[in-house]
Amino acid sequence: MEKDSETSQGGEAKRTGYHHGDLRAQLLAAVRELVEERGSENFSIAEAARKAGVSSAAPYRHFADKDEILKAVVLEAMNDMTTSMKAAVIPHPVGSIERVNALGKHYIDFARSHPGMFRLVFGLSESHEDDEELAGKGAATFRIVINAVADYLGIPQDHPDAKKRAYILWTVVHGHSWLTIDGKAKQQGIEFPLSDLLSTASEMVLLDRRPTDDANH
Amino acid sequence: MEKDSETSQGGEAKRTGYHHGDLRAQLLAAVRELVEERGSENFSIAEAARKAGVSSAAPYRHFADKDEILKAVVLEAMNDMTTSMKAAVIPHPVGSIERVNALGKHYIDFARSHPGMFRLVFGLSESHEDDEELAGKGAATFRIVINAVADYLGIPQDHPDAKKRAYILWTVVHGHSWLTIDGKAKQQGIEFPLSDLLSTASEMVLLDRRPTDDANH
DNA sequence: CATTTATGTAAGTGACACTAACATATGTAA
DNA sequence: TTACATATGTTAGTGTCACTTACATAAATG
Repeated sequence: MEKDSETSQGGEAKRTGYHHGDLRAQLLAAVRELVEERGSENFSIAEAARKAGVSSAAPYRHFADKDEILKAVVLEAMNDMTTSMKAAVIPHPVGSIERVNALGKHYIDFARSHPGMFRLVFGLSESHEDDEELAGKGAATFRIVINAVADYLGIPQDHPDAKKRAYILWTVVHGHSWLTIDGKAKQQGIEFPLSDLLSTASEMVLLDRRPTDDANH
Repeated sequence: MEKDSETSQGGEAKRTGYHHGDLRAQLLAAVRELVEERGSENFSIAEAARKAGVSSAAPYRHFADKDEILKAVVLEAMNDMTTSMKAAVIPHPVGSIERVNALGKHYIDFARSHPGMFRLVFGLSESHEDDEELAGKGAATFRIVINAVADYLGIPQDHPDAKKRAYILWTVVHGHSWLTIDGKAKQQGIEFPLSDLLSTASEMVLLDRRPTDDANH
């Protein structure tokens, strides 16, 4: 059954016969494109089906409902993000602050280059909070940050201080991502370069060696 | 024309005659409730109309489309937020770090107590970026933060360093708000008290007196 | 009191999420 | 091969929604 449409390099390969052969994957690709084009609230499954060249009922042979499709797309996006961040860390020496900064940069770069997906992953109200698979992906990614922070500080990776400082850096990077894609940062005349923001923030959070509350007890 | 339904204390006062008398306000109230109940993506104008006791066409006598309704609701929410933050600052002495922390606390409290509205204000893809009125409200609120930071640092309120540090604090508070309402913070076992997070972050950002990049040139 | 204007209704239109009944292809077992 | 189950597609619904058009009623204005 491997004919000619299973690579889906563009998300646009049409089918040949009655059966599609690669609908699930192409549907997800179509949804990703539409989410970027129109935003996660303004796209329809029907249009994604049209884009994949099938009827509007076909998607329901592969997914229970719209929400399940979105969840699958979110999972793909989180995988991309994790992959990108794992790669980001490699060129920088273990224990360096650049390692921490590279993680922040790739997080924000993802948000800026895929704002629609970022909103989908982090902005949905019924945000699949309780989904094990998504939670696991998130934990794996946060772990990378915690480890980079612990290595820089020269403390064990399971020290609560590492987690706390890593979380504060996460909030900075996450908050800046949102404020940037929402246009709020520019609206308020915030225009310093990303590298400056990142290094300033990481130095503030990591060079401050006064004990944190849960480190001293 | 002030009969009996203009107070709209619950957002539920029904009408008496053919004309409603207070539809615009009650519609906005109904939308706010629905947004909190079902999330900003899963409510309909039709249902808000039903809740206000009018036909599904009535809202369009007061608003051009759904988007204009949402914009009006967002404006209300931003006013509430600004009011709350202006009040938050009063009990604390000018120049104190508590003044800064109180602002952060009220921002996050708003997000936690009205997650639906928070998502609406900050999470929509076509987020009324270019709307003058909304931008103005946002600027007024950010100004409060900048001033509190400048006063604490003992520098002029228009010093770029005040704006930069205020922005970093904004990202922390904004990021934490999102990660909290999305359940990501709890998911990753982040559970330290809000006051601890706030004071830790503000001390890291404000006690660090090394020059920032745009302060020294 | 007559008329304009504001604000309501009912009855559409077209799109969408999703379902049910049916069609075609594919895999597996005889 | 033939038979049948299963996977995956189609068409034709249903109910809801955003929004429009034509009409109705009431309030404000002259």
